[in-house]
Amino acid sequence: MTAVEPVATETGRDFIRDIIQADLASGRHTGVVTRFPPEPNGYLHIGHAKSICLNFGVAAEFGGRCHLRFDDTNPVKEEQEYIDSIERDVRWLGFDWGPHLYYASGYFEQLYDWAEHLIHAGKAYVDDQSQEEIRATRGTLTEPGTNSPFRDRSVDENLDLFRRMRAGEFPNGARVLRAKIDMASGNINLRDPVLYRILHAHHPRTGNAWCIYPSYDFAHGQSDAIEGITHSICTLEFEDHRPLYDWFIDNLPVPSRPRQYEFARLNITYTVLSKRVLTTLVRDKLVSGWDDPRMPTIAGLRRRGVPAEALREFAKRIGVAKANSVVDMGMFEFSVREVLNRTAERRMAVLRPLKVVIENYPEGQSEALEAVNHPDDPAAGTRTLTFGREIYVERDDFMENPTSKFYRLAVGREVRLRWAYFITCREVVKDAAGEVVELRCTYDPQTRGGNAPDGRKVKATIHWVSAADSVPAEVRVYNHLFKNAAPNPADFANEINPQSLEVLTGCRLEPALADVPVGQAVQFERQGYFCPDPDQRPGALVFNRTIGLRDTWAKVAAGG
RNA sequence: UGGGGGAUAGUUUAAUGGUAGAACAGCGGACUCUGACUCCGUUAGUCUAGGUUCGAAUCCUAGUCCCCCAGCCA
Repeated sequence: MTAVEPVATETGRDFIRDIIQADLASGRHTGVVTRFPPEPNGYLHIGHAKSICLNFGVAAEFGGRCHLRFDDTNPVKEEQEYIDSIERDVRWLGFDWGPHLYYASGYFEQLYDWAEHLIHAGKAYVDDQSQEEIRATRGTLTEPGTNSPFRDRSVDENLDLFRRMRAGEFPNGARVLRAKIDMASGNINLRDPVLYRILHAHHPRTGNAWCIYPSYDFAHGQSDAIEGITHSICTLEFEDHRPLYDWFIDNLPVPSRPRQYEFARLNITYTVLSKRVLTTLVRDKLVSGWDDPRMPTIAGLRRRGVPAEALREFAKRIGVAKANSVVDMGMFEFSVREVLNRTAERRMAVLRPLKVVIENYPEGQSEALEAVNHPDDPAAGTRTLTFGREIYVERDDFMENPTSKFYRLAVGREVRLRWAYFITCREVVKDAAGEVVELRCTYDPQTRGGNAPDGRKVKATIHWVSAADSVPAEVRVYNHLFKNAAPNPADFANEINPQSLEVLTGCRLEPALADVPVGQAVQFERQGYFCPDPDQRPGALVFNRTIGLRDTWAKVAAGG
């Protein structure tokens, strides 16, 4: 077996990896160089994570490298904040570009020279038409466009005008540089595409050095060629840009011959992955920011408590193909639970407390009990819990008129308190409104630690916290940001799920939970995975629910 | 009515002319100091119609349906 073969079995096979393997086998390439090329005009989201895992993953598997390159050719939309967030997010995802951090803007001088090269070759011209005129003469999907009246200017005149464009002699929109290809092409990208436009704008990297900026098409392939990219992987909508990508490579003295390949972008149910929509959600304050835990952004998912490993796991699971698809949100949730179940320590927390008084437990007494931190990982050790006469249990773990399927607490029923004792509910205390406010129970001292010496069983084990020794907290429970499985991006403001954020106050946590670092995942037993939010302060704990545990009881309960 | 792509269980994918396989979801069961995890079982698929071939998801022909493109965005 060669070094490249075992990889496919480990990460799955897809058409991109097949192509690379074939290119290596045929000798077309001796190594692999890919790149992740974000435009710094927003935060990265889970769709980008798919691309990042593909580009960096493929490079690592085949012993190559992956560049991080900012596609910063449009200064009116780009900001340093986005550059910083993108670097942070890619790194957090677990990838390293080493010294290979690049910017399209770093190639502006070279790209400019190549533009003049095209002019000299009679393959580019300065067009004085307005934006409207250019649009009007481009033709339609079924009709060819018509040539610009400026299409046949002399090389000298084009050169003179283009240099004056660069010198700043003209206002925005006055002229553009266009490639001279074919106004009748069935592929609209080939109808004399714009190469440079005048933009008197401050650029985050180049400042005011330039007032003309290359278009995406004129910058991307050439940047790939400069960096020696072998496989330039992008999404499907760029498929019909490929002939133009190749046209530049064919007509310019570029140092290498990259090729573009396209795969289907990620879509997920109950989610919108459109930078335009995400930007608007943030701008209009429909969410608290780019890192709102309900957002599908890397920053949002991180704050929510989703581990980077789960994102990588998910990317691997969904694969890479050319067919448009929508991945079930459940697939993502499974990946998150899979990682968290393995890595998160267990603790107890009562989200909706119901007081329980153990009538036969001596007043003023308490005792220490030992609880294991992770059932499948003895190395995680144990911790001490304090048990006393008054505790809290979950309201949902008590039912006044229990159904036959319900086997938690009810009057006359015995259950196990996790790591503690068996208790039996004797009596219910209600307030004036008839609401249950307290349970009177008795415990069996023989069952200390959670097992009965006589071998009798209970049907349920429930979680609890000590009334005296627990700490208060706020818990934020998140649900889908959008109420429909396939939200309409055109009307997304009305698609937002009003229950996407549920704030629970007055929750009670076991004391150990006060020391969990922000962002660290922990399982609240029987409920889900949570992590402290950066909003929390000493004495004011705030936890985010990353995701609930799989809940088959909810199905049974719903089904009657 | 132009050009470029794509169709395999409910979903995401594999099979590269030789037994259509997996994961998620679903359903049933076992186990359990988490109604979790784990384990076992199970339902369910090649867009259609022809053709080539001993043999077709795969090759050919003709259709059908879906997606993308008319920014001086990327």
